[in-house]
Amino acid sequence: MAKIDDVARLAGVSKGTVSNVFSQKRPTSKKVTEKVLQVSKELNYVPNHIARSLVTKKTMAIGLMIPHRKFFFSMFHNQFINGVLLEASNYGYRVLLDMIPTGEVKTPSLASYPIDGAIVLGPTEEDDRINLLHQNEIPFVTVGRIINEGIQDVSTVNNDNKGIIRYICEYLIGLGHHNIMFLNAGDRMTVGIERMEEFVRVLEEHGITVQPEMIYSKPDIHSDEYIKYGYDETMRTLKSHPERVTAIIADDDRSALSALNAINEAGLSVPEDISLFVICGDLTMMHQVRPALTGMDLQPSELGVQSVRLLMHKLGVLEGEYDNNWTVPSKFIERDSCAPVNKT
Amino acid sequence: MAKIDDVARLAGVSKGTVSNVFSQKRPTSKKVTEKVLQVSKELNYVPNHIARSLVTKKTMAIGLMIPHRKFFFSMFHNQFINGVLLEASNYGYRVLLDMIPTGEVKTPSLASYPIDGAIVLGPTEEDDRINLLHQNEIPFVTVGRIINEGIQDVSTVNNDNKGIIRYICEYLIGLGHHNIMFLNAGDRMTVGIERMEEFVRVLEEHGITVQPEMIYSKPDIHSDEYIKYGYDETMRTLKSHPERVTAIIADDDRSALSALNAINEAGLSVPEDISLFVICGDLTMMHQVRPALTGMDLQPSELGVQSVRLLMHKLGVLEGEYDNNWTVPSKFIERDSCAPVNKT
DNA sequence: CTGAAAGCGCTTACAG
DNA sequence: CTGAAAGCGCTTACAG
Repeated sequence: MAKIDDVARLAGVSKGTVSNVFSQKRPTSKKVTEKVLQVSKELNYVPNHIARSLVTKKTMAIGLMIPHRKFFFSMFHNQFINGVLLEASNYGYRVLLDMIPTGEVKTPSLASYPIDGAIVLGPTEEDDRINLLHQNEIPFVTVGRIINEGIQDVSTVNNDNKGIIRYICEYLIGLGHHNIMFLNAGDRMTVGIERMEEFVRVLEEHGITVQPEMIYSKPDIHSDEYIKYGYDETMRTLKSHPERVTAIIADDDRSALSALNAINEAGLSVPEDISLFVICGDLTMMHQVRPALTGMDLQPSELGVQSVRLLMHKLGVLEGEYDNNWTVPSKFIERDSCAPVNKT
Repeated sequence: MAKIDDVARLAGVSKGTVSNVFSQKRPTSKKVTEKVLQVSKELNYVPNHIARSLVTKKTMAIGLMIPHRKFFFSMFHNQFINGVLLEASNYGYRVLLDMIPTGEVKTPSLASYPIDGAIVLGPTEEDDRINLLHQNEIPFVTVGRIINEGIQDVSTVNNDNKGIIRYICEYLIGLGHHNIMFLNAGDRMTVGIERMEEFVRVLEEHGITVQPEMIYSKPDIHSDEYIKYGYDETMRTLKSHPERVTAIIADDDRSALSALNAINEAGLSVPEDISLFVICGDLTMMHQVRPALTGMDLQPSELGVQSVRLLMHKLGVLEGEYDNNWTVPSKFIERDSCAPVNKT
């Protein structure tokens, strides 16, 4: 590959000038610009990104750190990634995808992380990824609130977890449901914790007795139970508390489908016998399943977009005031899976 | 951040020695090694990845280029990415995710691509991404065969598209189906082309008249029809050729679900009236839908793994003989959506 | 608007 | 096993 010296020589200018033609950081005369561009084209020259990074101290890449289970991530991640990618490209940033199993951080080849900033999805308490970033002085944004004593100035993009669960509960209570089973997110995630608190609070506000045996939290992402989450729990609850469940809130489309199958296999129907509400499901799937599922659109792609935008602020790419905490609104989508409680 | 000079000075050794302690490319005495490591820890030093890249000419990153539609990619991509990520990390490689809309290649900030190699998913004829890579002399592997006159030595990982469609057709024919509707992949993708050829061939081999009006190809990924693919086509065919369809082959879970809904809305049932076969669906979804869908597991994650492995061979990371073309086997999964043709 | 020179933080022959 | 020095391919004050 041609390098800057080759172009400079052939164009009869200095390296600095060639550099300026490409970076546009200092003006170059039209004549020189054209000459340089022409020679560059002939030589098939493009500035070496690495060499540039070394001096500018910018890699023009951000890291996207997603906790994952071997061979699996969901539509939420899917759309989130899409949002990140799309928005990052608007600022000329590339995205380095890292799906580090939580708590298993390794720095490949023992070298620094070649990114300018990072987005951390689904932070947990005592998250090694965050400690690593903090230690390496890499600015980052978390998606989902974090609790970490040692780190201040944490920037976070989030859904309004409490508002969402309150909305759902009041919607179901409004339909007459008092016996609500809750397939929550994991209890180590802040999202799970926040939802749970609010779930209990709303029920109590409405004078409804909270039934702990009808509240579940998603198994750890590394466990085998993770994928099947929803089926066994629903089956068990339907058997042990036959008339005690009239509505189920499921964490995602997967658990919602699992619950739906359990309900059907138990000889019951949605929404006639049991209302089913999915918090975060793939839109297409929610729409295509029968009955089409009523649920919340958490707008994961928007979460991705906003997290990039916040990070760009922290990197100084985006100027102006900004808030370190950004809440992405959710959309309630009413379909066919929830109905007034069956009073027979 | 501390740099190599700081460590060298404090440890009382030369930069070269510090370098060797970390790179392990030349032996260092135990005593020196320990001293360097200790000082490094104190100073929180890690080698600068960029500076290293500049001289080694290796970025230790590969690019993953996925054609995409705004805010959307499928479980196939999902699993494929997972496979790539997992396998790449085995060799200490990071993954730069690029979801360039096909035919819209842009080099961010007009600089070279900081990757050692690339994996190109779903190449089309006249694919700009491939031309760009070729021009930049970046080794790459395609997933799905390509036709490009100007480029030799193309490495490809692929499913056995023809074998798959043959298997499916003969399975359905074996169940007595002669009127098979085919919701194929896009006709600009080699996968779609290969399948189509074989579909026609197999039917003809069995003396079955091919009905062109029952063969569809997935709309372009950029069109609005892309997402709804399957519903309208099925509806239309069911209406215009009432008794002419007894089986449907769908390209993916999305189109399969669309077809399923159309079938149900037309007052027909799967598999009693129509058998439904999905070529490439998310395993969980195929399993959870009712009826559970019979289909093929294309093992996208394995495609990812093998494409990385092939790329590592091309990069010289993996030694030994290798074949420039690798076929990933598919798995037939029989569930409840296909049945012998209903002879009423 | 342009050039000459120093420097980004490493690795790598070369010499010992 | 270790060191001194050159060099990777750019950008950036500095000077004009």
